[in-house]
Amino acid sequence: MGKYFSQYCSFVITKHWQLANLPQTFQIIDSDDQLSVLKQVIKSLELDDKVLTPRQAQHFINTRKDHGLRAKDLVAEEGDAWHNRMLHIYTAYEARCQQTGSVDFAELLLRCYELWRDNPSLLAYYQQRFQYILVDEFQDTNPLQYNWLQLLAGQSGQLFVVGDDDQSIYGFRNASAANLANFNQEFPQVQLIRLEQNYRSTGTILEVANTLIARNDQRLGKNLWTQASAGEPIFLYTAYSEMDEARFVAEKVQAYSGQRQEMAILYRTTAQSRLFEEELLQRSIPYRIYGSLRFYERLEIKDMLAYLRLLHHRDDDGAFERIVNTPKRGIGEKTLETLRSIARQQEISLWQAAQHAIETQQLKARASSTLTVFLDLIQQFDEQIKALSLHEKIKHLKTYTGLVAHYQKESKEEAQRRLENLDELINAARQFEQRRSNLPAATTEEANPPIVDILTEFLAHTALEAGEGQGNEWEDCVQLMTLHAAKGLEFEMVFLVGLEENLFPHQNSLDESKLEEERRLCYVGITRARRYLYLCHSETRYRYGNREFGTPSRFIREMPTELIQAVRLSNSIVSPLKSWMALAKGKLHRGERVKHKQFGEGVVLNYEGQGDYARVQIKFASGNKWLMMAYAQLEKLY
DNA sequence: ACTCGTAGGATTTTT
DNA sequence: TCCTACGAGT
Repeated sequence: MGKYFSQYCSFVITKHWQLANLPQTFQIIDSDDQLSVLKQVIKSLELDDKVLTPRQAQHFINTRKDHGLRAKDLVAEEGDAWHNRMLHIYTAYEARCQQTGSVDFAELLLRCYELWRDNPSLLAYYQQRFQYILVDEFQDTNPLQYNWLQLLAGQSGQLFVVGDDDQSIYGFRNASAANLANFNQEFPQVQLIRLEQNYRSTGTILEVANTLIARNDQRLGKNLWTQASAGEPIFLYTAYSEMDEARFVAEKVQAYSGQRQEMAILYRTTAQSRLFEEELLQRSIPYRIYGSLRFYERLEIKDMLAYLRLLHHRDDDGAFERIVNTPKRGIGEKTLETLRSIARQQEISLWQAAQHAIETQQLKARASSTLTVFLDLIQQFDEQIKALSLHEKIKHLKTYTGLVAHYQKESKEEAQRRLENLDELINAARQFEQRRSNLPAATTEEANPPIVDILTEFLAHTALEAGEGQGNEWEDCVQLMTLHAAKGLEFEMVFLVGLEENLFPHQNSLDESKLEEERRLCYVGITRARRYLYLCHSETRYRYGNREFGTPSRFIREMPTELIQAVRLSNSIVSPLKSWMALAKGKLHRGERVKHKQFGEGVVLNYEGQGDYARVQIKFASGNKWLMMAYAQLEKLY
């Protein structure tokens, strides 16, 4: 998995930082940080960030890096101004990162690759250290990782890779299943072992998966089979709304008599998790959610880490920018701009620029004094926490930075969550320290090297880990996660939700090449299930502030119908309701109270359009509890 | 320097 | 609906 590549490369270049041409204090930046660096770079080049968006630049750069290409390896293309300007940005970005000692995710790999490539004796050392190499999920490697492995394996290295081209779902990160095909040709004496017998799922689930994935053109080709019986049919639920979808799933979860952690709710986008969370919470069903917002990417965590970083290393400009005015201290954009320009001119860090600006009185009195307060504050903290352990440092900063009060300004509830997260960070730090000190003192020189202090290690850890070790209480919890996070896992019962056009397949992935990856994603989802598979989609969904009518995902249509059993509320309920709405359409105005003999009182929430082309949305209540929402597109009734 | 209002956009998946 | 960028007012 990609994670281990990054972790190991981080380890290697930390150890050989001089050879890798990095400052010892280099810092790993995540995609958000990378984006803000690019924003600044584009601005400093005085380019139009509407035509050359930071996002495009990020994509441009990461794609090249994942192919092992630096800016100097690329050539300007005549007539392609956009490309050439991107190249310009790439060059400036590399210089900027080098100057600030920032290393993005792709850079970790690239540095390590170049380090080995350019230092044969070092490479030889690592080659003899790893005589046998096993790579799992090989279809998720990108070209750079492939070359990295080739380098490490060398001529005599024993390399064993496992992969499934039908589960290649990281194309957006430049992973390529072609690596799997190339492997056969580029390594001498490859022995290929095909695994087509499946020991996990029922025959029905496999048949559905096989039929679906057969639609893809770009395949090495295989057909899974099993000795197991056909098992249950696949169930399909058509919900009225996303709330109804969540309700349905929660009821099934509640009714299940087996272990709860054997159930998983899988969705395409993280945003979909919220409704399921709410529904499960209401019913007091324990659940565990994987990486909703990654722990270490949360604002409060990043703020706190920025304090730690700046305290550790005054020249960390990213950290400086982040906290210089968080909480608000009256240091504004203008002051900062002055500092940035001084820093750029004299090739010094923002911290040094600040000191310099104050000494040489280049700032207005007010800016100068607020800035002095900040510099002194950091120095004070430095004194105060010097002797403390890592988690005590964070605790100290939590109380004295004023971050707490700062968060409380937005909203009480938000602040509460942020505080809890900060406590969680303290916990994580404590655990990290314990694990660190529990390591056997003298194993190999690699396992436990005193190369860097614990803080640096912890910071690298926070940059590379999602922070999933938190909250160990996941026994007996329903598992909620994105389809991407589900790869490699299996469950007795799987709910595949939000199977609607423009959501899954996602609206940004509708062209043919991307569509195949979406289909593989669906294939991954299906094959997570051992026995029970529920497919869910909703007729309507709230999007951008409107309720929109959607169509079922093409992937549902691409599965064999005879294996799918619809479990939608029976037609005996649905049709009378729809015809009633059609009859009542003249009277259905927004806000109107209505009465239905079966569903009782309701209220018309929405009425769009006119006459037969109207879309109506009614909310029915039974007693004081909302029973269901009904939607109808009246034109469909005729 | 900060706060508040309005307009416009919507970019999904992860190390 | 919710986020962001930008401008006016304090």
